[in-house]
Amino acid sequence: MRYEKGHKDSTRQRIIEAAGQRFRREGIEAVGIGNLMAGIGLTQGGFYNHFESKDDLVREVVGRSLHEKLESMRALNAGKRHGGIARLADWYLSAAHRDDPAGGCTCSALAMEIARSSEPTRAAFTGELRATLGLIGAQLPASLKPKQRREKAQAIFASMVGTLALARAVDDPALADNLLAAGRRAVLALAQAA
Amino acid sequence: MRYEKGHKDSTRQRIIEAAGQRFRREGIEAVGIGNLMAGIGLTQGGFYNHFESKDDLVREVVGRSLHEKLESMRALNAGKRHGGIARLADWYLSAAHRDDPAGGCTCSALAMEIARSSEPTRAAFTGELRATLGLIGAQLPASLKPKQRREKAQAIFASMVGTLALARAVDDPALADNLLAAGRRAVLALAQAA
DNA sequence: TGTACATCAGTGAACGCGCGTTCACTGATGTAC
DNA sequence: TGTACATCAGTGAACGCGCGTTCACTGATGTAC
Repeated sequence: MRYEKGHKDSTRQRIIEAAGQRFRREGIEAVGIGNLMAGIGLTQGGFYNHFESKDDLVREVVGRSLHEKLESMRALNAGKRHGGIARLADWYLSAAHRDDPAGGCTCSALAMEIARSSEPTRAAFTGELRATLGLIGAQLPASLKPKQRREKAQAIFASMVGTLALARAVDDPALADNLLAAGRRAVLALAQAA
Repeated sequence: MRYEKGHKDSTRQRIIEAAGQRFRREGIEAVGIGNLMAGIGLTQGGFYNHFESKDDLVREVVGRSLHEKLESMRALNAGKRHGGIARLADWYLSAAHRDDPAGGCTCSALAMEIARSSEPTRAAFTGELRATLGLIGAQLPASLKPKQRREKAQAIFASMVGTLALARAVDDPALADNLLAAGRRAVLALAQAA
């Protein structure tokens, strides 16, 4: 072979990784295939050796990137017995996360664009969202009934996503900081409420 | 004059109204000038009699549409003395609102795209967001200190925006319904929490 | 009153450009005989 | 061992298309003299 073993697979990973970052920073529509490929030192024609279409890439990126974020969240609380929700909120609603959409959660950068995407993309999103809600629910008090747990997890994640979206859209840094602080407190209040 | 008085102004309004609906339904990037103008029976060249650029239109649409939604929210609670937050949450987090982005709140459809927009657009967004937060705060118990009121209003609106974004992105209607219900309860919990 | 001109919302062709996708080709390597 | 062929990741030109924007033009009306 012209290329070492695993070369094609690693190129595919590079495309997915670069696409994830650029989609989150610039929006899915704003990133073209030629430009994306050029960004990792390849030409546009080669793209179709790896993906059937741009839509195929989007589906893959949405699923993969959300899954990776899920693993980050799991790692954040690994081995810890208490304060899982606070740790998640502090990380998700940090100024660092707000200021780095490219390296952040795909949900808070692209949920509204995903809502307008193809069915397979929305299905991938839904699967990873369910897993994320499960992980958040697992950090809630064991005394809660499963249904309460699910409902709280949904409210907590929605609150974090909405807070980050508003904090990024606003052009006043002080207001953006306030939104993040209010969001962190709201998440704790939701976790503790009856 | 070839056209009756106020004709140009009404054309401008028609462009803004059509653009608002289509931006919310399809995304800002996905709507082209030629296509937008054709949709209201005009040709693309005429667009520049009304706006300097697409960016100029976007700024205008963001400011105007958010302001109109603010007036709707005000009307919803006009003359009512109690239950303002519940009324807002029931309206904002309804299945009808989820299923009609075109006729709904620009914030829940476009906040993530606005975060990537030009400074004037983000400034228009910020101004109307502040007004919306003020209106929500005014529905909270009079016993709260202004700072608490602001913080609660921020948490409540962020929660509603995030909930609607997730409910729209998800491809499972049952999960989408659950998200809305969880969001409504979360908003009430946030309004009542210490 | 009649004629010449100014106004201006809207038209439609054209500009350069980037889009997603296709496809014949390249060229280094591995395999068959 | 030497030669012919198959493999295949990546190249780069080309496809039709829609984008945002510009601009000379249209034509119905109002105004000036």
